[in-house]
Amino acid sequence: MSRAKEFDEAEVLDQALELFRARGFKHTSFSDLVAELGVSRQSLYDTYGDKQTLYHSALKRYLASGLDGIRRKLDDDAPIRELLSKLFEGMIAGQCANGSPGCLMVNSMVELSPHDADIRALAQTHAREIEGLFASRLSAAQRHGEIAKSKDPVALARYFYHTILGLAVASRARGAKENLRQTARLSLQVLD
Amino acid sequence: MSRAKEFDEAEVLDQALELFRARGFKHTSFSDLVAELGVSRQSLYDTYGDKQTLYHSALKRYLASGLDGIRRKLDDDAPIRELLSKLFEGMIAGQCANGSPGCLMVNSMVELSPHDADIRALAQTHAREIEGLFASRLSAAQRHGEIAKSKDPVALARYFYHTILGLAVASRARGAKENLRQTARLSLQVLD
DNA sequence: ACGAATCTGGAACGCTCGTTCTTATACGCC
DNA sequence: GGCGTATAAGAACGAGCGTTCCAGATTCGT
Repeated sequence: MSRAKEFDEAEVLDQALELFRARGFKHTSFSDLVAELGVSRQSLYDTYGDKQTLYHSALKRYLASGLDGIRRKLDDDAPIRELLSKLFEGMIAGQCANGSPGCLMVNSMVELSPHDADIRALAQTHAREIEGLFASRLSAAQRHGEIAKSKDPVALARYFYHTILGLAVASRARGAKENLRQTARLSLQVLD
Repeated sequence: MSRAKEFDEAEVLDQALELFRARGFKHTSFSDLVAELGVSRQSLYDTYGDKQTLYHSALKRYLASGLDGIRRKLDDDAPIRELLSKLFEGMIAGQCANGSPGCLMVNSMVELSPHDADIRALAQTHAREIEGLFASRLSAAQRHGEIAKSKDPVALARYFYHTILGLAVASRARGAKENLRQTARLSLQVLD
């Protein structure tokens, strides 16, 4: 063996993630990372590879933890409206916490998906996963009679995913929490 | 006087706009503009100023024409659901036309609003204008009995604006028109 | 104690960028 | 004809970027 790392790999990755989320890929220089993460240039390269690889790692981590959060929140027998309401509320509260950096996946879709096939693929997969979680939970709610049989759970799932995208953009550039909450509340009317 | 310009200022501005829309500000270099607009470096600087000014001009032009389009489409006595449905349909068809570059305002909000106060201001203003158009048309529809009196036209207007943001992001990174149409249809249920 | 792996800090490289400058040519009005 | 403004093509500049390399110090396991 040898000398141990003096920083927590995951923790520093999270800090990098926050920088990327707030400023974007192109607007975050490697020197910014070095200056603000408190880790030397060389150590960053040794640990995470180049800037693009670091970004991808951060994004994957972000997606995995976000998806886990959604899965956990949907894994509950409470009424579907209440569940989704809480989910949106949590997202709005969380995204607006640090000056509204928005969602890293949404930011990536807008800034990078035309130039980066990997990110396009991640976006596709992530969208399908979220829609899948929503769809199966919605169709369970449908079986329990909470939603009319005439509704299409897959379409509803996609609709909610699109709603989340809109809220993410609005929170980044505007950030009036109360308005976002109002929109989230209105969006739940598609279940009626 | 002197020699006349050999290119149409507005036309070239529109071409620059499309490049910015497709690739973003940072990912579109001045050399790209020179190469693809068919106008020399010097003429671009003489006519539009520096890159940032050019971008702002393009964005303002985009916003003005977009707002005009919305105003024209809302200025119609047809039922509100039909109007909005056509509006969404037009947006989806238009945005997905050229390989889904999305909406320049949305792209700007995500890429630039944290770094550029002018763009933040444009985004705020534009959002208020669109919401204003929606709100007044919705409240007219409410007076005509098309919408229940219990609804809040301002909240509905904001909701539709947020919906548009979501569709713009989705069209940029995914671009499945049919899914977007389905979501647009569902979003109209808030009026019921 | 040795070697392997890590740390820090900074210099260096090669590239691209936005912008300005240069040179030379084409057009329109007085 | 000449002045003013447009054109084209490209050189030049200064800055910032991502990345690599280097030198020296530190910490660990054997």
